[in-house]
Amino acid sequence: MPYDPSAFPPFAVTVDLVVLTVRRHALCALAVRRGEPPFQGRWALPGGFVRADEDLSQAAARELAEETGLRAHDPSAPAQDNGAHLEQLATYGDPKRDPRMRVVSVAHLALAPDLPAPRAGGDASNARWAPVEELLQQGGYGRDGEPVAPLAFDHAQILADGVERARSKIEYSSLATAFCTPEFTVGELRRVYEAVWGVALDPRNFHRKVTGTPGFLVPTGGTTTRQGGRPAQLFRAGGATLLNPPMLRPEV
Amino acid sequence: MPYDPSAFPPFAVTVDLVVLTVRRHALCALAVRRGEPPFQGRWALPGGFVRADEDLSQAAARELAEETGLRAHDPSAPAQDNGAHLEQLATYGDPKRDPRMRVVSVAHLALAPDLPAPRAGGDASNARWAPVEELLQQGGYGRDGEPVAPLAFDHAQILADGVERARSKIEYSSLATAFCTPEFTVGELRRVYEAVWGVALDPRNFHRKVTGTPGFLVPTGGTTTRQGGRPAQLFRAGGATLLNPPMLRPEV
DNA sequence: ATCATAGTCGTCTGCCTGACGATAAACACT
DNA sequence: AGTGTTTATCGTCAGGCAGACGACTATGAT
Repeated sequence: MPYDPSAFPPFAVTVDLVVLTVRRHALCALAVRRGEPPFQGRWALPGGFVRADEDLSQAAARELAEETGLRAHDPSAPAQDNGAHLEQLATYGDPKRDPRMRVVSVAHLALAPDLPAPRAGGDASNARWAPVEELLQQGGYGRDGEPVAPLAFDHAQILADGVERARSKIEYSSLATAFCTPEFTVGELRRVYEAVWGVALDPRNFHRKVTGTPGFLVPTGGTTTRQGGRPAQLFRAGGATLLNPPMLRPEV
Repeated sequence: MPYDPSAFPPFAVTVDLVVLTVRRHALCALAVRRGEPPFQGRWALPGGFVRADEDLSQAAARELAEETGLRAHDPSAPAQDNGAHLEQLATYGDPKRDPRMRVVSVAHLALAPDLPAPRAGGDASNARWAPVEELLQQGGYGRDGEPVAPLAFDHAQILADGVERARSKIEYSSLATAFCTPEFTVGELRRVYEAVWGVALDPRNFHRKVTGTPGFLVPTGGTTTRQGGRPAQLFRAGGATLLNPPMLRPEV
């Protein structure tokens, strides 16, 4: 088949972001309110068009910075620089997923420490951190008793896929540290696992496991008491990215 | 930002396929020879444009059927129907990845049992199964002493990502059975693991592990001697898709 | 002083894995 | 028929790791 510009249909390509964080013991995602049709007024994942000269990961990093102020953590950079972890998630291209035109969306997953209130073009009322459980329940009622509208487009599916990716990836990688501040305690890391998996973990076995895995945690020497109780050692993320043997998610 | 068709650049969207199989104890991928520029005469992954009314997975299944005659195995279908496993891999969108125009390629990964010789539009000389090791070595020499040209476009990267996905996914899922015929022996399954991982596994421990994992293998009652030696029990793939605990890849 | 809270260190038991011996059932020779 | 080769299958044993859980420590609150 020789090259013929008319031989392929034109597509719009966007990036959508699943930005996850842990707030108040719950796994939360960033949602923005749509200002125009379709799905006007409904919550959606942040995202936008890929520009003509942009790589997909660049577009995702740009959108992340615009929505949250976070710099994407370059995977090739040496240490945790308070940037967010960013990785490609999956691509969604159902012909009917956007009623206006043919849009292929390359979803990305970002993991960030707990942040100050989000901003969406400076308008705080149009962006919020919402528990993923709340965003994913269809036709139910939120904490405040108001009916919950499902996310716009196929964003509920995208969010569900992103949450599942995060849940499985913290098993066999050190990615859970991306939810923590640069220095953190074992207890804080345990609460990340508990929030993401939605389970309770034994603090003693968890402590043994993470401190015994080479390269996972590096003690900084300091201690903190910000959780109350006995002061805890502070750690940074070590160089290891793959955990072997992995963390084990308790049976269902 | 109101809807404005001129507000986004048009993209071409393609699907590329990493089709893997195990032949003669080696992990092999399907490669097709390019008939026109760019990269004319070079080997590439099979693929093609997504049509205007097609979903991404439909386009991938169509390309797979066109290149190999394989039907994609519908994940919602109940049993192994000799179709290939097909799943989305990742999306590649570097602005310069195709010198002609802006192309975003949604790569898919297909796993198939050993097949008769491939066909590419009926022309066998333009399609072949090649060991992935051979396709991925840059600037080396193949088995026949001829210099090896790297794959076209960014297809070496895509192939490497697909191989890595397959290698890690057979650890924690029953996906290795997708490389086998509908009925197979424990030894044949073991040779799949050995070819994909490029290691030797202990036959006794492997047998104990796979037969002891609930839902992985279902005995069919028959036996076969096609490998020589003592006749071996035949099995089908069981209903389990996730293996817990996983198969362990030996240390590097 | 006492209590509550959170962190850290140990112990014990059961399960899984890797290493490897032994036996079984076919085929290919001589 | 006997012998060797190949592959399959079962069994044993020691080491390591995970879950359950007891004990002690160091802080702040009352």
